[in-house]
Amino acid sequence: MKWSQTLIPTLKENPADAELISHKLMVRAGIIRKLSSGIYSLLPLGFKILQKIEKIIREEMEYAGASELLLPILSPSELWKESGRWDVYGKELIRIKDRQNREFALGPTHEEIITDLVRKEIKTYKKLPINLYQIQIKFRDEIRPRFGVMRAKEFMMKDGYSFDRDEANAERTYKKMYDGYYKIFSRLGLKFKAVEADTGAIGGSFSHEFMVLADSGEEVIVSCSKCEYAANLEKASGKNSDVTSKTGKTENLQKINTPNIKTVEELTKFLNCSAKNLVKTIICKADKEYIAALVRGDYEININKLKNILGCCELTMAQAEDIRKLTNAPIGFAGPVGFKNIKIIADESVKNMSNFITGSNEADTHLMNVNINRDFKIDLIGDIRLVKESDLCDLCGEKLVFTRGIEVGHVFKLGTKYSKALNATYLDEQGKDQIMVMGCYGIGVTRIIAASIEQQYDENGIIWPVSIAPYQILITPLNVKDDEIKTTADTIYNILSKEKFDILFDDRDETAGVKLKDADLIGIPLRITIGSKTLKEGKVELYVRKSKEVYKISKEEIVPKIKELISSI
RNA sequence: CGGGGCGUAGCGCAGAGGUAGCGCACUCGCUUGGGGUGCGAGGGGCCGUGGGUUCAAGUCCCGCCGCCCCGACCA
Repeated sequence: MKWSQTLIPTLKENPADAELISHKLMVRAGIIRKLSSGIYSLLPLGFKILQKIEKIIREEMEYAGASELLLPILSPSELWKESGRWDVYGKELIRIKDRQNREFALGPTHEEIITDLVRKEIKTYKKLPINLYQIQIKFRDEIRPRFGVMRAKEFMMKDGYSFDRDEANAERTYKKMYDGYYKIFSRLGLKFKAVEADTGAIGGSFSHEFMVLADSGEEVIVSCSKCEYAANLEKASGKNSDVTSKTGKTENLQKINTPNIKTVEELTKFLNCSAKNLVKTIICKADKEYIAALVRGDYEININKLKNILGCCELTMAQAEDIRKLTNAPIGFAGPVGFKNIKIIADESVKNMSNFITGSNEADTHLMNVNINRDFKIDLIGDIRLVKESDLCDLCGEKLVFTRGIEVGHVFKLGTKYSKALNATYLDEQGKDQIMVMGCYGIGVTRIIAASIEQQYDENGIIWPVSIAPYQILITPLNVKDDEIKTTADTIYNILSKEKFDILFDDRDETAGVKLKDADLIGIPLRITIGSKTLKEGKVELYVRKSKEVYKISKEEIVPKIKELISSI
């Protein structure tokens, strides 16, 4: 492709509305342009990259036994109502009406649609397992789109769905897909980690997220410094490094004055004690019912875990006025003692505490020497806290490490959540109806472009891995008005084209400086620089973007040298 | 949805009641040709939008719209 014939509008200055390095570079390199908040056009360079990523995904999906299809973007509300997600998915679902006033959703994910297809087409165990995927634009009305294509309202996604006879077979499919994902992200040249994750709005029993490791990532990865354990922060659990064990004697309950002291921090300062002596009481609204969640003062509640343990649909922190009504006290003074008709869920960190401090349900006072069972009863104990960096690994007891990542893939064991709701069944050998067991597997294709840049760039621009670079080779004649340079460049372009390399030819009449700056900015892995200096020696330069190595070679040496370099970088 | 910031040429910005500017980009001419060459001449603005104050409004006041950041929330 000749540069002059395509659209690669490079920019000297950073866009004012970009924060993240990948976002800035994608705009500057002419890869994307914004149409509206969270809505982007992929320019030719961006589209080339997308296609390279898709090609790798397709190859590995076929290898893992999945077949590609294409499902509609518009999905009728009836299916979503059947699965129950029309209400549960919430405002993220973009809903529209046609002229008949029928309601549709713009597909944010396709469990309903694929399950509907499969239940209609597959009736027998003989046709199972089946594994289907598509690569398609998805729509999600994100609360706050940000960081360019990293979190957009519209993005390219690969979504796959598997249907098996039973758990054991589904488990095997899950493993196959998990391994396939490993191969995909490795081939994409990414440094990544698979972590255990919460299943969120998709649902199911178990999931892994594939995280690209980057400090700018939105996700927090909790991993063990010694063993294989790794999970995202929402899912992660750990042991307290300093278990508060029961002291022998239980002291008498005592009410103390704590004027205007509402936070744990203020209280520890005021009483000159550790947060580990306090128990925080958080009032939440679980669907329609109010509950109280207890956690040791130095921990935070993990809403996701609490939601899972309660098995409710929606869980939010209670509003100030509701808290006042329920506890007769303003925010900051709630406590479990004297609660009636409110379920109390306690974190494990509270279980063995004694003589601790809580709110008193009365303004400006707290209770000291509170004890479980004597002063209040716990309805449910579980892990409902966010892990801290000082916690220890649940599996091996070693230290946990917190790092950051960008989620680029997510695989779920769905179980029968959708097949049951939509009644996707098959007949087994005995002629008995059985429910299919599902899995689903997503990859954020557009997001991978940004994630790759976050992992590899320098002060001059992007550095693409060969596998996803829009072009493998950039040919840069430094002066197109010089006949010798021009004809040499043309010859080399022809030679390399015959070898089926993917080439961008910078035929623009720009000065050398402009071309070299642009070359670094768009980050093509190999560059052939043709200028009068080296041409005098009968040679051209082969430049490696990543290592900055330069090879002076003759025309004849180009093809073998490029082949050697491409396989090594 | 709450808090904060910003909307002036394609991009990045200045201008704070009295003739709309700068740098880059763009067009033309010359020049230069190994890291954003230099000189000259040009084109391009409903100053986001609607209303108000004023003799006079990018500039002051009010509404709306858009964009960005933080938070709640989420692949």
